[in-house]
Amino acid sequence: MSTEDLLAVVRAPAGLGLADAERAWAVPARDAAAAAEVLARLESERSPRWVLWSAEDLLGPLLDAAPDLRLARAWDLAAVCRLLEGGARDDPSAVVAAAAGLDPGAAPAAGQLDLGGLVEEAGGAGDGGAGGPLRADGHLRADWADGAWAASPASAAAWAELALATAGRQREQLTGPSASGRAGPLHTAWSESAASLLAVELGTSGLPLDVGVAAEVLDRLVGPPAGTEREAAAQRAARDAPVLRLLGDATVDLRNPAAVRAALASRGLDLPDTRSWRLEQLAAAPGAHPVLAALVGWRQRERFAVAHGHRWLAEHVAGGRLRATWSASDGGAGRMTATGGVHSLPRELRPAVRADPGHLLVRADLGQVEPRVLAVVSGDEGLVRAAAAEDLYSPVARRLGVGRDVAKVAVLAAMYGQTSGAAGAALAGMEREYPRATGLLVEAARRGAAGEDVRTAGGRRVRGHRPEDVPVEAGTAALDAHRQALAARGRYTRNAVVQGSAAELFKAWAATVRARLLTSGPSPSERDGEVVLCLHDELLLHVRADAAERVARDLVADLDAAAARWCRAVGGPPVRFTADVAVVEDWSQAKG
DNA sequence: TGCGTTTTGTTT
DNA sequence: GATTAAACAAAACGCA
Repeated sequence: MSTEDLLAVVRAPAGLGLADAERAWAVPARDAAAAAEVLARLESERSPRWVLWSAEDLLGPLLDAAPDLRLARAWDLAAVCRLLEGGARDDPSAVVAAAAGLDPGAAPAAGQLDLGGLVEEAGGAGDGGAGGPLRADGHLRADWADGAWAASPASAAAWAELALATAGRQREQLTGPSASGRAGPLHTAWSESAASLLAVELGTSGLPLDVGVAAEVLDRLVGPPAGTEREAAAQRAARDAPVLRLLGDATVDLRNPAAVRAALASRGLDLPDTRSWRLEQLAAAPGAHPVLAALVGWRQRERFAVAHGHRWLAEHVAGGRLRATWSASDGGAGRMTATGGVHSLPRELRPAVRADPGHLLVRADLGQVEPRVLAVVSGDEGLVRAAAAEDLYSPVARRLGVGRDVAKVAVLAAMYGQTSGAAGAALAGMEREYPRATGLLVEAARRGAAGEDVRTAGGRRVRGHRPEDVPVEAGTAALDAHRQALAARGRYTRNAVVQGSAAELFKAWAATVRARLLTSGPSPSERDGEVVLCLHDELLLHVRADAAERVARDLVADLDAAAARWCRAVGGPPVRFTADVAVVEDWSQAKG
């Protein structure tokens, strides 16, 4: 492993290119173009691993002005803090506290008046205008967290130096005794940081979306766009009319679930709720009231119009790009998430996700990631062998002596904590034939139910929540609720170790793909293409048409490399990972 | 009036 | 009877 050349960078309102700093840089905040120039020069001269307080905060505004800037490698202090702590806070105060082994809860929150720090001022690191960045107790000074570090070039330098020192401390935690000699957590820090860079880039460049195609789809499914509020109301009324006629009551508010439920009840249909699957079930029965089917259809159209209608299109799509805000690691398991409806784009709209002229999309789906990841983290020999097959569920079905469908349900039920129905029966076979895999899941669930933390393969901490004590005199209802809450926490942690580890493998792959694309050319137009969507187990790339076949081949090679590295780093056996890759013009087209 | 909760539905 | 996880997002209701 080569020694890393760490360079820290911050954006200061005044001054740039700190004369006294070899490794700590401040770039001008006002002049984004100049800042991007400095970064691009350092990137090409020294190809450092950039230490950033947060890629989102630093790079987001910078890319708005200089969208072509690409940093190859980073150490994102916020991302690594989330990884190590599993908490929600990742601001500099919390990052510094966690890296120093202090209680992040005691760290000053942004905007908080910090009298204690002002009184007992400390020497600390650096020598900014008003003392160093740290208080005597090791916490970050509140005024520095609020931006006082930007007062002078010297204090900006101290702020960047603190970033370097903090990265060093995080690194020690990642490689320390708790890592037990494994490189997993360090690798995760790198790939999570790369994912942070990617998240900012995805937000800036957006997903190619053909507005004409989208508008056609919307016209067909929900009608033309409404120019005025009156028109919108008229369209709503027109959509409602047939259902209300069948209902025989024009006063029912179809958008109010309680009103719908009451209306159905008065016609002899007493339902616990009005969810679509329930309505569909009833509508399919012989002699069913025709309003049920009508209501289901109405719901689909209404849902589409509200969530992904013309308003959505106008709000989120501009210049042929659907833009969203991306998070590199969200929720307990650390998946990538996006706003703007990007991750729940209805199938009907996928034809609109279309490559620009002269370009193609390359889509790649991981096959059965979660059971394969379970094979790695558990080291279960039987599951590792099953993963050697293109279709993992076939060998599992043979071993359990059941059909493939049942085997699939059993594997998923084990990972998600399902105990009832057909899955419950198949589960016994899983425990018998794959004891290490199920054992790991049961232990994760036990820890969750006991309020203990669990960790993903790459070392992400998933916090348990301490169960609240139930009063001894509590009734059966309260006890039941308590038991249910414990079971839910168990399912949560059981799922998090698999889903979270899968997210890490996915990001390692995405980071590898991104790195290769960056080396394919010196400027965006000369490169093969770029990643435009990450969807849990699917990558979508927008590439030059002449490079598409090569990129598609490379995606598979990158998966092999990333997966082999990841298996080794987390201390698991080598497990086969597969991907379906296809070169397509739009996202709706079939996989390879 | 505003904010938090409930209901619903889409994706993986 | 009972249905497994995670996200984002909108509208309506309920409470203060």
